[in-house]
Amino acid sequence: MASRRILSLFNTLTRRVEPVHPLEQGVIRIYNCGPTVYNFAHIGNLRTFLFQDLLRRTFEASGYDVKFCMNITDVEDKIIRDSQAGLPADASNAERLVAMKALTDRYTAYFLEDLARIGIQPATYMPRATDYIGGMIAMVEQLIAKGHAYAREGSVYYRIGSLPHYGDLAHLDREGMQVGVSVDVDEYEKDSAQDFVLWKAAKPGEPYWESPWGPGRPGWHIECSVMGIDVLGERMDIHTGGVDLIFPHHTNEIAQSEGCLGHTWVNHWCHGEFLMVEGQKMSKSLGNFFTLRDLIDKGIDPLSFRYAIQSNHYRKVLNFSFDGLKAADASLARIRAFRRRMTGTGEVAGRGDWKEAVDPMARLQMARERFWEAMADDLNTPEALASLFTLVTDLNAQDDRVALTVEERQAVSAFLDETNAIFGGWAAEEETLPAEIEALLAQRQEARATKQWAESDRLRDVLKSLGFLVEDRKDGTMSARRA
RNA sequence: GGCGCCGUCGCCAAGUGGUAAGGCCCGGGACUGCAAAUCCCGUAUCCAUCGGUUCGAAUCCGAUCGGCGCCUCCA
Repeated sequence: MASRRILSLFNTLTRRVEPVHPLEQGVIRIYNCGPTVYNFAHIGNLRTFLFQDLLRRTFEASGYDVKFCMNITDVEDKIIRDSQAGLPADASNAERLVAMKALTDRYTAYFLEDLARIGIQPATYMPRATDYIGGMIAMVEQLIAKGHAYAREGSVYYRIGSLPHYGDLAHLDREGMQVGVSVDVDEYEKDSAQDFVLWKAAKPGEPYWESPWGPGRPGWHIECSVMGIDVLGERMDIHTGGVDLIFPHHTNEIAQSEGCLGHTWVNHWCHGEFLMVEGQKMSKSLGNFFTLRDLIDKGIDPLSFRYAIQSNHYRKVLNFSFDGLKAADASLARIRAFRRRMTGTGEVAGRGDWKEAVDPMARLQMARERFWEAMADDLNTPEALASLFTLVTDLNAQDDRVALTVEERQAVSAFLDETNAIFGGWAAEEETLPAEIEALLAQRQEARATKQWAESDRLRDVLKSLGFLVEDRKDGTMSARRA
């Protein structure tokens, strides 16, 4: 990469699209709120992780060394609820912790499998909350020492009134806020209803860690503050998550980290929008709640799901639908077909003059510029893809009349690689076909040479039933590809 | 009650002051033994509605209607 592109992103804190100027030359530090591993990730979760992947890949493709941290939350109320269900009342704490870990290990593995299937690259760092209990206790102690927190009956709370800019991220107006009606039974000892818990005293039957305040477990937000600082340092460029995390999670992370550090912690806050399903909120009761596995069971290619998500802007509510998935599949097929065409040497394409002939290299350059301009402008993927499709149409038309040269094809292929590095949907295919398929193709070739059309069609159907689509070419050769 | 987002072709969607990108689907044609792929032609005089500002608005302002989110665990 000759020069690094400056990328601009919407910053939740300022509500404006702003250029990202890295803290360290050429390096981008990103912290992503990862999953709470007590169940399979649903497609809404996956949308957020795809957004983070898009962000990471775009920076990498723009010449940055990306330090990408995604945490695994492996201690949390629902995890405790689900993991302790089968244990006897007198189970030891060690047994309780083991049961919890068994559950989170299992779902962490499933989670990583899902990410791999939709082409999400592994994070540079993947810290787990339970490996940082000591650090969390230390941070809580510091917050107490600095007057931001107070202990009450085995728990510790953050006094939000101690931080003047508390709530800035969510643009909360303390005056107009309507404090939740439901009050947690064990929250009566807080100084203020809005103070949040940093360390939670263990109740009987709950797994716990020892602490200066007695047995307990970390609160819901402290892990990200501790791990973020430990892994990426006292300042980072970008912190991401779903929009639902703006409040309270990220708001409270800021309170903890900045209360502790005494300075700005994160420069750029980026949030991915939610997903609706067929026009409705996704919920189990509506029967429109899907995991990636559900989609795979319906015969959907995980990469089509990836494309369907990435072809929409990350900051807009996306209406997930099976029609949309079909469209995504068709769009990908068009790009892949074009890629296959550009991979060939062009013997079968047109030869001759064309009054509307374009300069493929100039056209390619236009597409590349438009593509990156769109990506650099708050990850405008719909616009970036439009530039790609325009190129596909233009060069298909050109190649039909005036065959592109080998050099031109290679340049186009390189651009497809460049864009695929972000979208992950049209990787170069290797052309090797199973011997059995090659044999059937040869037979069909023979049948066609002798104009045995019925036999030719039969062989085409056989190939189709084996999952290979046949395309005949002008020069008499044919090709097959996996459907 | 407070804060905020969205409404562009059948579906998805870009564009946010200069005269409607792109994808899917659909119709017609070319190529093909038939297909597939591809190409050509055609599909919004109009951007929820009503007003206003402007030489000019989908783009700015106001109102209305409709959908959604946050203020409580949640991607």
